[in-house]
Amino acid sequence: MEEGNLAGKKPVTLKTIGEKLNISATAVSKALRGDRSISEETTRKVKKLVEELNYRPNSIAKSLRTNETKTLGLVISDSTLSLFAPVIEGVEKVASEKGYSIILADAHSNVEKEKEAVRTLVSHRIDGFMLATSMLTGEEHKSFLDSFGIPYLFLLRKCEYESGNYVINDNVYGTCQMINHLIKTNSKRIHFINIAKSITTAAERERGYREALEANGIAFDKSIVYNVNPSFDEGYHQMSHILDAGEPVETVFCGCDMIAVGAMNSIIEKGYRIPEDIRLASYDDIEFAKYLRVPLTTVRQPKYRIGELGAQMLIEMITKDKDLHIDVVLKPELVLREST
Amino acid sequence: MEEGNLAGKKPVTLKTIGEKLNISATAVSKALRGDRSISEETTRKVKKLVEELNYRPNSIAKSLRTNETKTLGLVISDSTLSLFAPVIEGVEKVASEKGYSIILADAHSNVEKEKEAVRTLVSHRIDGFMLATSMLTGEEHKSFLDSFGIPYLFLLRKCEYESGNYVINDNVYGTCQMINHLIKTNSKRIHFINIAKSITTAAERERGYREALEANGIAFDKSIVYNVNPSFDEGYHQMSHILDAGEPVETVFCGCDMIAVGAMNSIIEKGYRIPEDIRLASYDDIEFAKYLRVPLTTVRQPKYRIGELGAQMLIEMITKDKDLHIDVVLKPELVLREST
DNA sequence: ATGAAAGCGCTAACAC
DNA sequence: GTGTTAGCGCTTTCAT
Repeated sequence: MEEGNLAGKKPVTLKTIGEKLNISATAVSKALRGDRSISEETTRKVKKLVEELNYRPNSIAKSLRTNETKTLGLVISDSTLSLFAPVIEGVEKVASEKGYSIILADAHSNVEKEKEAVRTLVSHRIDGFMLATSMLTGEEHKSFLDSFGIPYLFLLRKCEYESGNYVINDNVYGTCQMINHLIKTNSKRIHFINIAKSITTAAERERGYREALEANGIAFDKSIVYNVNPSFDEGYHQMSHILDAGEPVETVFCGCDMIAVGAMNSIIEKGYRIPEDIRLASYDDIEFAKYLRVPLTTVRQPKYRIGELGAQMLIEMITKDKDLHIDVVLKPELVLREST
Repeated sequence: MEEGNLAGKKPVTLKTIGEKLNISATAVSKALRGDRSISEETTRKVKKLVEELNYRPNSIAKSLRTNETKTLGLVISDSTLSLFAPVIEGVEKVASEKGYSIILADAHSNVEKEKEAVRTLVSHRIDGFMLATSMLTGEEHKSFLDSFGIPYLFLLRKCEYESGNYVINDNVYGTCQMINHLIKTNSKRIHFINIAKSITTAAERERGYREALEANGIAFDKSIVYNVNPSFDEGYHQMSHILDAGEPVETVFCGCDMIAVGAMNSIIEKGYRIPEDIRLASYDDIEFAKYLRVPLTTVRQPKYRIGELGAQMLIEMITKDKDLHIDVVLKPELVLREST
């Protein structure tokens, strides 16, 4: 038996240890936590027995007593796990370093399921939670989220009210930089297949797009801006519609990489070359953007960093100041590849 | 206030509810769990108040009492999240349907960290756990894993001892099918860039490779079989070495998609065409295999299904029979794309 | 049909 | 230095 309590045997508790040593469970508890009021002698004996019996503290009991579980909830929306994966890694890294575990819940891109996910997390008495690309960013959900009296923050997507906490990248800046770059490199007319308007990010990216056009004296043309769900299929179909309409297409900027992958396939299928005939760029820089048929020019969201900072800020809120206002906006970076 | 206990206010418990209704906490508890010994009248009143006060049961307290937490541990190895993502989704789906939550732990591709991850999960008193592409598949770790007296199983990767539980795909069959297909379509000499030997999967895939060669009367040539870590970089470098050596390369089969992506880039960089000059195939079918520079022919592991079945089997072990022996081997499927 | 009491394993407050 | 008591919120007996 290497460690732990063997199946079937009754678990080792503080009391078990105390009985064997003829001291109280309290003393054992104190000894284990290094309380100086316990003699060195006793502490030594306790630690030895703990080792021998492979005692593992019952964190459930501890949590009930101390009212903290050392767990963080992470709600994700399943649409694009390729976007979440690095965020999860970043969260997990910081959390585990600070002694927290992650309980994962999937919202399945559905408001009701997301609320249910939060309720489930709360019933597990997580110390705080994070919402990645949440659908609950609107003011109307604020009271729901606040009602639990637990710190929380948004990752990747901003909430719509002033007082909310979030860790995001600067979508206006990133888009503006990219559009600016495209214009400087000879794109005059840029089709924009943006993500759906229901997502707060969409408005920010549109703003960046408009600002860049304006700065370069190009008129905004509503008729070449589209909004679709962030999926391969919708990107593919929207691009096909545009191409089928027969109007000249010079440059396409997509609101996220998954849309761009769909658009890319449509463009290639119809016999156009990228970037010779049509230049293509987008946003996110998911892992495989560089491995696509044509490596994709895109704006890199610091996903891993967002995860790290999110966990760090949340733990800050939990341990230091519940009312901390988190408003972290990271600068994204242009990644120029062959698609432009 | 929409629901939950407001920040600052003291939490609503069974006792709170009981006091308002002038009944005992016990009665409230029973009413909530639909115990027939409580009158309809009372049950109705309890439910109404629960709604009003937004009572949420404290699952920590419940767990302490009942000795079950309704949580499942999932240990992943961070090497290729693109491989895990669908597995996690499958696990989460089944788990949440059955009322379980997932605690995630990352082993960071490191044996000691993986053991530490398991210990952390156990200290949270998870009801069972899963190890995805674990490094603890060897006999020497069995007693460690068994010592906690908690059901567990392996996902994606098999343990090396008879009595262990796992949900995997048939690597011998999958590889054999693919190699067989390649041979039938005119490949006679197939370079094999397999994953590292330390991974149990490697041996299975090599066996499939050898069986297919043998069945087709082709001699096994040790000199064109390589073992590298499953990463882009190692695939890229191994392929470059082979190409630089100047020997003729006709067909390359990689032990996993990430290696193939690296190999693909090397092949293209050196000016060869896929599949005209070199045919390329591999194993896994990660999400972006179909979006690569050259869409990849590969063996599809049923990743989502493995997650679903894993969670289902584990819950079975937890609720029905601790000693259930799980030995699920799913048949993979060939996916033929442009790289061959 | 309802309640009182005990206890899950732990920690905190306060004795001695 | 160490022990006693109490209680976190819940469920489970066993009375009534």
